[in-house]
Amino acid sequence: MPDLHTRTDTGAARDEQRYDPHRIEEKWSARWQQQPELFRAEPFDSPRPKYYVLEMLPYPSGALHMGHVRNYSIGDALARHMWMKGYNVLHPMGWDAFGLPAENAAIKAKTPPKQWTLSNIAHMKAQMKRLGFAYDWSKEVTTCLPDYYRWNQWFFLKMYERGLAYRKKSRVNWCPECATVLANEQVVNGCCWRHTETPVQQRDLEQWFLRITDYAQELLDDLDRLSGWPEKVRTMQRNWIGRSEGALIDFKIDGAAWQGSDTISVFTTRIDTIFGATSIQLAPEHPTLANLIGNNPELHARVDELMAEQRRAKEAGDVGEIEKHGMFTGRYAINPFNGEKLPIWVANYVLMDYGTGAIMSVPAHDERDYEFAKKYGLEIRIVILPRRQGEPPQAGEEDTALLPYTGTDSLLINSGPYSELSCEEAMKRMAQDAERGGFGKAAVTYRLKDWGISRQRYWGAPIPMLYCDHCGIVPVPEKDLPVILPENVDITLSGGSPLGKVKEWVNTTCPTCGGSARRETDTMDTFVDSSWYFYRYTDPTLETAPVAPKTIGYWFEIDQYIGGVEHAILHLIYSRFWTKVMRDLGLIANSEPVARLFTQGMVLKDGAAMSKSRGNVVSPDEIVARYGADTARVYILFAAPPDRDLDWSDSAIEGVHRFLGRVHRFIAQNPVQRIGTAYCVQQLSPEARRVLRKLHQTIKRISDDFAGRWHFNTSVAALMELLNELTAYPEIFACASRKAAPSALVAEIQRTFVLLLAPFAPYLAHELWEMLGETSNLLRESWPEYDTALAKEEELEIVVQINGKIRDRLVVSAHSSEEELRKLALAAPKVQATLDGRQLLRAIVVPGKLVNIVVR
RNA sequence: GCCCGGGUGGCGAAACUGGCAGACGCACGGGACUUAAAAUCCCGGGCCCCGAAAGGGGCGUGCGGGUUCGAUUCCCGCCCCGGGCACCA
Repeated sequence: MPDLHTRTDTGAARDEQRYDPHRIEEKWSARWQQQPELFRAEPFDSPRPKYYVLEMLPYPSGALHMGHVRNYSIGDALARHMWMKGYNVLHPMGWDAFGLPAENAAIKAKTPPKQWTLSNIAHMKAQMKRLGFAYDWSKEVTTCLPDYYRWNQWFFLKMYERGLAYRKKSRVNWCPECATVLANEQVVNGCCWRHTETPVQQRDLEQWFLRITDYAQELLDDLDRLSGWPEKVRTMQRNWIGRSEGALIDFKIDGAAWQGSDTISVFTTRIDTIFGATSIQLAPEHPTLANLIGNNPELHARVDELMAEQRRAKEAGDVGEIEKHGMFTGRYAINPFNGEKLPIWVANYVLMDYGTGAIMSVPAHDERDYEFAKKYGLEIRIVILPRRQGEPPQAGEEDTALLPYTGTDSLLINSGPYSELSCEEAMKRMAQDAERGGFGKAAVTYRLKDWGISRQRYWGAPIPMLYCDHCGIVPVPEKDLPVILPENVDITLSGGSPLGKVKEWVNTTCPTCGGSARRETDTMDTFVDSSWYFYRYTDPTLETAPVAPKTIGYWFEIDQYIGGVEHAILHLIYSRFWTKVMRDLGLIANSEPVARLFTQGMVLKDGAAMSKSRGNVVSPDEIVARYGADTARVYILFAAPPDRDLDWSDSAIEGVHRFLGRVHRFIAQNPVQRIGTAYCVQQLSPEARRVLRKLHQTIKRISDDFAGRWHFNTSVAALMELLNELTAYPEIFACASRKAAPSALVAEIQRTFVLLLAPFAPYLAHELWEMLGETSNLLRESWPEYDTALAKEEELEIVVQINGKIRDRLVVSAHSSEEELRKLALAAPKVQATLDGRQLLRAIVVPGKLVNIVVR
């Protein structure tokens, strides 16, 4: 039984070795606050190669959630790793601080949006610091401050000058809950993206638009070059841009006797089927309709009905499902290819906002037209020879069971001079002939629409435009920027733009004529803010321009961007557009903002996204309070590969905490100072060699994870395995009996372990680094290199199979030749027993793995 | 309907180019230390069958086929879950 004295000693030693994350993390957190330069990027003349790693900036909604923690833990691990790899790393953070959520929350909390937002930022910034993310806070960007949004306004003026920003009356998506307009991108299944239960309505308003469609083709083409982007995201953007090739064809209206257009232009991707057109279908909103039906109240009422059906479907989000209805207008149009008179109809399945809002209806060769023609008894005329898959076209009795036949792998019939041409050939010739004849041409349309950026809301960047009674629309002169968003504004939801009520702000003088003018009272969509913030990070306080050319030229493109896949379309396509505009303004040289994109999986709770309304939000604060930041960070990386969705459960977090505790103890109980004497690998004991081998294998695994798939869950697992191996040989590391290995080896192992741990658990790594007697900045230490020779196993266990079934295992030298392995395997007693009386066909040897003996 | 992911023990997952399925961890069971507990450490483990045990046999990566000496991995056909697009002419 130990005496009291001894027991006290042991207890004290144990206390010292106990892992106390709060003491460690507070200590290092305080140091990092005092030395912010530790995480600061060096200027563009740094001798180190640059690396720009960026995580998507958050909304300052109030507090961080686990999705943020995941995003930033991935980015921070990478940033720290790249620092250690010798790069000059830019790793900034900022705040997407304008926007509806902030404003709505401010209304509820009865605090001005600015105050509410800034206090949220302060809180979330403190959370980030507590979590130990290595951000260069000297680069911080806050989009709701005039220093930043003045450049939004500046960009807007430049775009206006170039005709890229324009104003037009348009039917817009209106969310009654937000009391504002939504971009097409913000409408999800016919509902507001923020109020997923609230159907979006349609209204006509004067809006500002950015001409993103001017860049549609380039946005599409450049996707092919973004090889560092997930294919999924590129496909989503391709679909969103929605390019389709076809032709525009003008149909003359028979007996048109009114002013203006006497033709109906249709867009088709199947001009080769035009001899099969048996009607023209117009969208209920088509502008020519008024002329066609005159003032016949009955027809007007019917059109209104069709329009209403379509709108209701749009609002309900099931545009694809509504029953097709239509109405004959009583008028006809002339098919320019054969002079035939086609009845003009109105149909609820034709959309005004795609193509020209009019189609030629070819029932035999289009699903929708077929359905419609069947319903209304319109003629169905076959002009493409229907064929079954894999069979040649059968001329003669056309098989109507194959209708509608929409394939393009056949021949034309009943098509005048084009009969017997292939579809492909016919499309080419017909488009040419249409152009020659002056009634059409080949054309391309896009699904992508211009970007409506006007918002009837308060908390956003004011659009820098004026309305003068005398001069009309007048841009605010550049020297008058920024147009400051006034404070103390009533932002209740009583409709219209809140800024319109601030008379002293709205009323101003016209810079052109000096007369009275009114300011634009709409503000910009917040996606404008996030479309270029990553450029501003490089020089956030610059007062003379949005960006500094040299600095931008050095840092761009962004080497690695990390964020949620939910931004695959909106944010990332706007950012790409903005980049191209900035390039055309001569501000930057790059055409794309992001070289490599990583889309992390979502953090779910019970299979659903975490959200305040669901009440299933897990706060990182509780985890940090209980286990410390390192545990929280390592756990979220360990729980699943970063690209996969993660259903949050903290059941396994104890294990990670235990692991960090064991790491702490492993070093704390016997930190070995680095000393001069080297060791000779050949003279090491087999145990010591084994430990060294595992060390090098671990370096390789973790380095490979960083260079490849970022499966940091396996990196953490590798560290756990290494620790298990190290603690399996206490005689190597114990103070008293360290004859099993030289101190230099122990010192090397301990240091390397800390370096490998540093990207994942920075607090603990720094503490242990200091404990090892090191005073250098851990982040500037070199990432460990592995030695292939040292990592190689000396002995291997190989499997002996008979007909693919495992029958034995052999431990052999790693240098064994194929022939040796074959002999050893055949000689194994178990193999001999099984082989008895059977015919040996062959033996397949896979060096280092197995021998498979094939018998009959 | 079309286009992407994914489906492996009680759970999170691993196996990266066809070669020992289940590394690592959680939870669980047993043990050590302790007056006791906590903490810590050690051992066990896919499922089923035979056996007191040592050991042995069979089945197993959503389902059904195929290729191969050998398939979680490749091919064909399905099922289920998640995401994106969808009268786009």
